Amino acid sequence: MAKIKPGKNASKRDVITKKAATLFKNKGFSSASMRELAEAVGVEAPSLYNHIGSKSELLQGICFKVANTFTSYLDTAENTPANHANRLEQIIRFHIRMMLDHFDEVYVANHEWKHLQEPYLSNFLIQRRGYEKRLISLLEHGIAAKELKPTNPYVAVLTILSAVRGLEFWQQHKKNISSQVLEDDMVNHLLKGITK
Amino acid sequence: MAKIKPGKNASKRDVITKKAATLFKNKGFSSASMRELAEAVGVEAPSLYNHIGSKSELLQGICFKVANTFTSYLDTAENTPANHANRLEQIIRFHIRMMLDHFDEVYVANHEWKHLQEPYLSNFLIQRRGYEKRLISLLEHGIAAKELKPTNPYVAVLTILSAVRGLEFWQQHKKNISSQVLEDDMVNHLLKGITK
DNA sequence: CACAAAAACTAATAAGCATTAGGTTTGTAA
DNA sequence: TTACAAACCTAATGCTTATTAGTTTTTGTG
Repeated sequence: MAKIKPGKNASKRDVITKKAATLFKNKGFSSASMRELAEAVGVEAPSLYNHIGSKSELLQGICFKVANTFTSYLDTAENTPANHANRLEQIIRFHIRMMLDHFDEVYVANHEWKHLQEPYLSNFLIQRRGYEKRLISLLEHGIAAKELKPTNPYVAVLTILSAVRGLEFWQQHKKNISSQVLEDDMVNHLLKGITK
Repeated sequence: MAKIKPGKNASKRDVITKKAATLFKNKGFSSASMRELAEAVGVEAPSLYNHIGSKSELLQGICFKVANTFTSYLDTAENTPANHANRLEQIIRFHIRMMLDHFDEVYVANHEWKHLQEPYLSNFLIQRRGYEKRLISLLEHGIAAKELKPTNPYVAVLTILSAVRGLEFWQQHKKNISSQVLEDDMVNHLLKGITK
């Protein structure tokens, strides 16, 4: 009784991780208890340990899966035949879609990485910093090629990444705006501004 | 021995609240313990309760002080003689300076409000929602007056507020960019875009 | 149908938490 | 110098936590 039911392609571990992402997003990693997670999964808390190693391990799994997904996309985008501005636009659109399609996991990676233990914490920060540097480099090339206005590329990357991250607030108002309008308006805003 | 030393104009309660903001920012509200806070203040944990009511009360104080500061500025900005686009720019600049000058408190209000207890949680969210609506209204007027491009005002407000919030990541790189360049570049980006 | 492995359960452990109780020191002002 | 209040301390309370140990149930397979 009270069995964990894995989907066709999802191991029980994956089911637990997904529920954990939702729980960590809603209550924060520290406030979320293994008892609550177990209840969401439909099992007693100690049973979880047949499938996972620890609470920390769950957070690690979520954070690095997200980080690796972004890094992988950047790998391919960098080898795409397009000018720098177009590549940047594609990357922004990828970020937006990740926020919309994998909200819980991305939210956790954005907000709860702080609770990673060493050496995962350091690795995560190094990976994120590397990602930012590659984006900054892309902007620098775009500016040098006169595709983009001369601006501080660090500030621009910060502005773009932060704006996209803010889609977490959009989740509540989904119904009023189609995600296509949202994506297009935000990309336009970040690339072309809003003043006439 | 081990006395809390209030500054000239800061009550002991204020000193504790300031240290709490820093601690809550660094570790998160739930992970931060009263023992740690006491150590930061230079006192044993139970002694804190001579000056404050509870851990929750500290969070409430921080969150609502920040919220009220933003609301107050918006009150005055709305009565300023300027066109809508200029008012918007002033508000963005105020947000940026708040992030830079009162980082810990603003960070906590942005990230840890989730741990407010009722009815504070609801009040906080209502106040924030009201603030957003007033900003959206400002954008709508700017668009109607043809000062701003026709765009979804909700998306634009979301983009702006989120971008500014992202200055939390800038704190680590202060040294490389002057805060004036940062403010100007970000305002330009958000108003005029970066593509040529 | 039986046997083995996987996965569930209950009970227990040990640590950490915010907060309270009660007693002691300290600073101030008569 | 005495008295009082403010602010400190130590010790204790009661609750919650992640995790482990040990046992029983369920599941899949020959």
